[in-house]
Amino acid sequence: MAAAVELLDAHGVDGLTMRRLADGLGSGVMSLYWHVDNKENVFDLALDSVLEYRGPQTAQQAQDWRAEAVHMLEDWRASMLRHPWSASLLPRRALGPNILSRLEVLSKTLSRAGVADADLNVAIWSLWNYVMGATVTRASFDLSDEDRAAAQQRLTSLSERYPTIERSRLLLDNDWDGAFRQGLGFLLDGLSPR
Amino acid sequence: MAAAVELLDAHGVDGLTMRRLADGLGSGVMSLYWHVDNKENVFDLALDSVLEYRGPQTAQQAQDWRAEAVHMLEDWRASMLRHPWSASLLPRRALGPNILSRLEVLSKTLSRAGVADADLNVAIWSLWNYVMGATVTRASFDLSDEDRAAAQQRLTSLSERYPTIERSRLLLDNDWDGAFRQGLGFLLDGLSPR
DNA sequence: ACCTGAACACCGTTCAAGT
DNA sequence: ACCTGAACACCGTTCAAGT
Repeated sequence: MAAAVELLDAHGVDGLTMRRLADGLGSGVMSLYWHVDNKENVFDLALDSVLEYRGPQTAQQAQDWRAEAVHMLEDWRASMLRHPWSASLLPRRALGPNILSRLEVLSKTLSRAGVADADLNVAIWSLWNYVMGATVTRASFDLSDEDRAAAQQRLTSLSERYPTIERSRLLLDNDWDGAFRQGLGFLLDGLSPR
Repeated sequence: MAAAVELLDAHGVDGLTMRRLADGLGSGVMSLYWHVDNKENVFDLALDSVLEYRGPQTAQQAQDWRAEAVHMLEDWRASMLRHPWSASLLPRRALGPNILSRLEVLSKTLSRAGVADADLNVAIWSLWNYVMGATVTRASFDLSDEDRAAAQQRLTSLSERYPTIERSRLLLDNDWDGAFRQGLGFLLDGLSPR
C-alpha cells in the first residue's frame, strides 16, 4: 500500500485513480481487483498504514499520564498532517487496527490517571473530537495552497462585518501547532479528575 | 440552492451530480453553468445555506454566557446533523458568511465571559475543533447505515485485542447527544476564566 | 492463482451555437 | 441575458478470457 500512500500524498484523495495506481505498480488496472475488493478498500488500507503508533521512545510511561496522553495525541495529529488526505478520511471509514490501538492506549492512560469509569468514554471521545476537528481543519489548509491568497483577500474585505473576530485576527493567526497544544491543555484541564 | 440541499440530503455528497441537479430543476445540464462556476461552487452555496443561525429564541442573552455558548454550539451541531453531508464539507471549503457569523457570536460571548484576549482565539478554535470532530464522526455513522451490522460484528470479534475500550464499551455506547453535551461541559470548564 | 483488454454506464466541463 | 446538445477526456467496475 506504499504506492497508494505515495499517490495520495502527491495528488490528494481525488487524485488516486485505480488506473493511476496500476500504472505506479506497473500492472494493468484490473489486476488490482484481485488483491482488493474495490477502491474504498484501497483507502482503508492506506489509511491504517499511516496511523501506526510506536509509543514514547523513552520509558517514561506510568510516571506522567498527561505527558503520555499529549505525546500520543500530538503524534497522531502529526501522522495525519504528514498525509493530509488521511484526516478527513478517518471518521468516514470503519476503524482499523492501528487507530483502535491508539484508543486503547489512551483509555489505559486516562484510566490510570484516575478518570472515573463513568467519565472514561466521554473523555476519550472528547479528545478524539478535538484531535479530529483540529487536524481535518489544518490539513485542508495544506491542500488548498493556491487558494490561500484569494481567501486572505476575501477575508479582510468581509471582516468588516465581523468586528470581534477581526480584532483578534482569528483567521490570520497561523500558529497552528501552538494553538493545538494550548487548547489540548485546556481540554485536559477540564477532563482531569477532581 | 434548496434543490441542491435536497439532493445532498437524499443521496450524499457523491450523489449530487450536475446532471441530476439539472433534472431536479427541470433544465439542461449546461444551464447550471450560467449561474455557477463549477460543482464546488454548488457545494459552497448549499453548505452556507445550512449554517444560518437565528440566535436564542428568548432574550436571555448577556445573563448566562455559558448557556448562550452551549445553545449556539448545539444548534450548530444539530444543523449539520440534519444534513449529514455538511460537516465533512465545512472544514474543506472557504468559510461562508453564516459560519463566520457564528464565530463572531461565539467570540463576543466568550469575550463577555471574561476570557482573556490572549486566550480568545485558542478558545474559539478549541470549540470549533470539538464541534467539528464530534459532528463529522457522528454524521458518518448516519451515512453508513447498512454497514452498521457488519461493523458491529467485526468490532466484537476484534475487541479481544483491545481489552480496555472493550470493557468500557467505547464503541457500543451510542448516547451521542449526551456525550457531546458532557464533553462540551468539560471543555468549557477548562476554558473558563480563573 | 494471478493477470488482462474490451466494454458499460457513468462523470464534470469546453465549446460553439441557439433564443 | 439565458439556455442547449454534442463532444471530450476522464472515471470505477463487470465480464469473459487468458496464463
